[in-house]
Amino acid sequence: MPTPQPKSTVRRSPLSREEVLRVAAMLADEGGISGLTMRKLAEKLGIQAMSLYHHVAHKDELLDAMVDAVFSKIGIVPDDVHWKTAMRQRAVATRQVLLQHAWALGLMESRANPGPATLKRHDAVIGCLRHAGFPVALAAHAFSLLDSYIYGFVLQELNLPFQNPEELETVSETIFQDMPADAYPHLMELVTEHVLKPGYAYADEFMFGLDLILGGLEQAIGAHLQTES
Amino acid sequence: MPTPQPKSTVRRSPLSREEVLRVAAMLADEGGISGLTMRKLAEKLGIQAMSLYHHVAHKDELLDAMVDAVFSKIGIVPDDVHWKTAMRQRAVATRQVLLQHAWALGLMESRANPGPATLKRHDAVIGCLRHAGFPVALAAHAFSLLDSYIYGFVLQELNLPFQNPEELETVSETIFQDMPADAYPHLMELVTEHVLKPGYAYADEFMFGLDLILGGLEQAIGAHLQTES
DNA sequence: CTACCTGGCCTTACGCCGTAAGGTATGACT
DNA sequence: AGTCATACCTTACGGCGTAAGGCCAGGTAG
Repeated sequence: MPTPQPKSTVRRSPLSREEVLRVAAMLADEGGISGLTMRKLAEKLGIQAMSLYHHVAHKDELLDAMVDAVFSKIGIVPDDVHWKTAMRQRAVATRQVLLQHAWALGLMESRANPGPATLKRHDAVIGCLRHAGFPVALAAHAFSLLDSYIYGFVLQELNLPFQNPEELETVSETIFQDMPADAYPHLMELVTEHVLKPGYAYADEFMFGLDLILGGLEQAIGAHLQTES
Repeated sequence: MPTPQPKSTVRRSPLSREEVLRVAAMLADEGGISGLTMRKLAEKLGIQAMSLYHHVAHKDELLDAMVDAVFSKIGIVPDDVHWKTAMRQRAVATRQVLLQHAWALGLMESRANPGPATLKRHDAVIGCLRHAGFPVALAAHAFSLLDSYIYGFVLQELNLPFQNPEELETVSETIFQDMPADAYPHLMELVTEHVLKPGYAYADEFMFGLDLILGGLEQAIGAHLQTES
């Protein structure tokens, strides 16, 4: 029979909600979102699972807070630069943060309670566009379009079955080997003649799309300003 | 003591893997991806949970197959139309199917084994672009850009905390009520002066972005053809 | 000084989950 | 008649989120 533990007379400084969130994000970074369980989180914090419920109401609240924490990491773009520059910077920063915390994008779906940091970021983006002369409707369009692109790109990037050229090679071999050889001719061409070429990095595609979108928005606002004068 | 069940002498026609997939998608449509458990699926099929493992190796394989089944529902676009038309049609169809099965997008992330239907769709898209004169690199860009936009847009659409104007109103009230009133001025402006206006539907934003992207691609390929001649 | 309250933690227990291991009845093929 | 594969079932295990309730130190009030 194990002696019933002297109840740990040591009274460490009490946990803060922030600390819980920090460690939760760490755990999710390491083992994916499914690796984040209340029990493991508690263990990492040196407490029992149920004690976590003194800091968060339930796991969903924890997840909501984690998403918002990610948004708060995106950072603020100075508002004295051209809107294109600001949007580009913000897009790059957003992508980077979302890649850093691969679980965040998955959480965003299914989670419908934007936190303060999320709302603040949205407000800053819209404000930047409005100050640049975008009418409300066009600002809404631009906002939706840019975010859609960023999220979608990261989604695909996270979904890639490889992280580096060697992996890609083995994966594409695996896919293409046991097939009618010409089952996906165009896909095959694209992979062998473009993706597998040295120097290729999927990440580079991001800038192409981003600049195409920003260019399109520039034309749109140009057209708007013309009709106004 | 319950009599041990007469072992159900009725021998219904054996289940097919397709039937399992069909019912699994139904369950996920109804109760979200978390509502799809092996036990509930088995129950709906009239069998025991473990019997499912004669049709799929494990749950992950089931999920992979479900994603591929969704892609197979997207349909093929006739290849005798202009690439812009084809891309637009395919984008619309993709969005529609992904909205219909809200769980699919969430599954795509974290799942790294594209199935045959997925590969076939990719091949068709790239083929369409190549036939329209896109060089390989530009086709890759366009492919990535379009899919990113579609997926990202649907992601945001699914993430919206409302499904109709009334819900939107209550939600925005909830968010804006207990706040410094001017915490998110631009967001507030956009909501009250644009989103809450009668006739607004977030879905309409989709076409704006799609056409902007298609226009940008058209310019890009125009520039390419010019340098070639 | 004592009594009480409260915040922060722990214990136990419940009903879920995916699935490993192994059993059984049916029908087809030799 | 014997063998085998197929399609199903039974039991059990460890892990999950969390409801319910207990315990103990420190602060506050009488």
